[in-house]
Amino acid sequence: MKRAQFDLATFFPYRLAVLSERTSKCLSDVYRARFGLSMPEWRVIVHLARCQPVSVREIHNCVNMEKPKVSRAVARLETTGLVRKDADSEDQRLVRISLTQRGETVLDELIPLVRAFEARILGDLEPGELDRFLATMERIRAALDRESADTAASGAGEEVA
Amino acid sequence: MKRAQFDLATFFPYRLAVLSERTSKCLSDVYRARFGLSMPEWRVIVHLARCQPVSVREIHNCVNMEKPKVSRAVARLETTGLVRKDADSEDQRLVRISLTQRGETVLDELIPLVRAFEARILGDLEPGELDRFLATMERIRAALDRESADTAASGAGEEVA
DNA sequence: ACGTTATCGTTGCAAACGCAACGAAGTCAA
DNA sequence: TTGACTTCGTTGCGTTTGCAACGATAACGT
Repeated sequence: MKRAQFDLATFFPYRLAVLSERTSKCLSDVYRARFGLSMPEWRVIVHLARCQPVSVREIHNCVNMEKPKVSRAVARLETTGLVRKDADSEDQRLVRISLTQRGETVLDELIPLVRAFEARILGDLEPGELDRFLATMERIRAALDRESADTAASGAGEEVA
Repeated sequence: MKRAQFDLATFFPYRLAVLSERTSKCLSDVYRARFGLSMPEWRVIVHLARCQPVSVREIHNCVNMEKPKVSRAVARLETTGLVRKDADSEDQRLVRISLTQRGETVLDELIPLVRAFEARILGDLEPGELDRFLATMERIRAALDRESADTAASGAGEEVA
């Protein structure tokens, strides 16, 4: 019997990964070229644009990054002076992370650049095309949720015993 | 003036990256659980399902991975006995990478699992929805090509001098 | 033929990563 | 109060990554 054939180029997860990596790479050129930010740093600092002050844990939950990744990104941002870390007076375990003046200035300059990048990437789409794309993304995400639930359930059998 | 606001959760490159990482993670569970393959190893071995024998350079061009990554993945696959490396008799620089018998057996078992995974992920989509999604992906890819061309052109000014 | 240049695959190295474990701080029950 | 348990952010550690450089081979120009 002939060996199974497979075309990676038409394999959906691969195509998605390639497009995503390429998009992230181009985006990182925007915030790395002018501000020397890494991707984790970018995600942390941009989250601070939305809510502030915030703990490591909250960032971890909001920007899809592991806790140590967030912690180290914050540490770097602190040494570069874009972010400040204060102790929470009510719970000494928490760290209140907030933007410095310089951090706010950087964000004010960076955000329009990033918005412009997004606009360039999506500018050619027809009306409604982006919404349909996002809706499909959502459907795929739901399927992945079921997938994860299934593998978790099948693996949980041993733990019940 | 108020600080610029920004919502990472609705930022397209971020959403794309999150979905892609999640998809790749679930997929890797498939080939890692049963065969202990890493993502680079998976890409190499599945490319061999399509054309064989092949050089490191060709894999590098086809599966969107840097050359050293391919080289190391092939080295690991060789030690685990899924892949064989032979010298090219016509060009001593090239390496002819091909599947061993065991490699073919693994692929024959793995490919149906991976196809089933893809089907589960995309199974809920309506007729035509996937095609529209892929078409939009292609448009975004084209926009990224222009983006890269622009930055390359603007950076090339110094090199001409 | 011979020096130059290009291409092949590999390796070195510093940085980043994932994951587990840690100390510190808070919570809760007895 | 004390002791068990949880949650917080950080750190250690082995692995992986990206990038540049390397030796080896081939191709080219003169």
